[in-house]
Amino acid sequence: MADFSIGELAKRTLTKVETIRYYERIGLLPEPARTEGNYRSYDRAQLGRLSFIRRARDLGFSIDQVRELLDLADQRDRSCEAVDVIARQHLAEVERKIADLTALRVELSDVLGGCQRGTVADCRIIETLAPAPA
Amino acid sequence: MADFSIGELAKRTLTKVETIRYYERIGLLPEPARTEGNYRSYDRAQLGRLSFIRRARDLGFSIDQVRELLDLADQRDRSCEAVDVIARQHLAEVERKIADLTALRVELSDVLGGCQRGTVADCRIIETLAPAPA
DNA sequence: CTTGACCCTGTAGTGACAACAGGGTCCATA
DNA sequence: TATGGACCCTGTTGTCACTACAGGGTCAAG
Repeated sequence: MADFSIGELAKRTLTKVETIRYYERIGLLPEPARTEGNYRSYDRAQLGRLSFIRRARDLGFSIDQVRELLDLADQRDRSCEAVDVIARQHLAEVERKIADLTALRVELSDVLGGCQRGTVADCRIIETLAPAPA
Repeated sequence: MADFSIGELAKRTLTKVETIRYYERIGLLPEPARTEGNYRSYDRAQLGRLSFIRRARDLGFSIDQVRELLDLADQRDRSCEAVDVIARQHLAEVERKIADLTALRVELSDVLGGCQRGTVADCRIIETLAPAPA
């Protein structure tokens, strides 16, 4: 049912082949099936899992955080309180990041607007994310 | 005018002292003034700059991307086209990240909702970010 | 049956910090 | 005034998350 090689998987997820093997070594991806010639063989599930990992990493989550998020999906047999605590923490972080990115988007739009009008926009990019959360 | 030490700056930006010195070494932060005893002395501008750097890093931007964003704020004398191209690219990336995080937020909310009702939610966390952008 | 693209298992190098080591500064208190 | 603890200085080394070889095996095409 449409299995594919590590190179194929790498291409589809915009990931380096070495990175996929690295994720396998640290246990983030399960050991895949092997072909007769000892080549790794992946399926759709692995593709989904790796896509998720890569995009979560791109969003600034650490490997350990990605592991937790994957566990939320994998181990649904865990205690409800544990799931709740972890999901709640990640939700708070996600919402904070959305807020920061939204502010940054406004500033980038302003820069573009100023540029299109041929004027020098009063650039407040730094101020956007500047005030320390403390 | 309320200058402060590296330790103070570290506390206010939730950054390690060593990280601040590292940013100075690679030219992301300008060399600060020094006190009589050769201690680094920072002001509000540096505080803002460092806060921006830390939060941009947390949002998954690389050091080089942060450098570009800072340049958008610093070098407003650059050509309009260059600014436009760079700002446009970052805007696209920011919007993509917001979309991903928004999808993730929905899934985390669902996990919490299911948990509160004491049932096991049909967890689609992975599927949320799964389909390869290809 | 060879050649080039791909795969394998190592090990070593890089980017972005984090953690010492060995020493100097500062200042509140004895 | 001196001394102890908190903080600072400049190195150098360690860690995390990849990334890039090195040296060799697999495989479909010609």
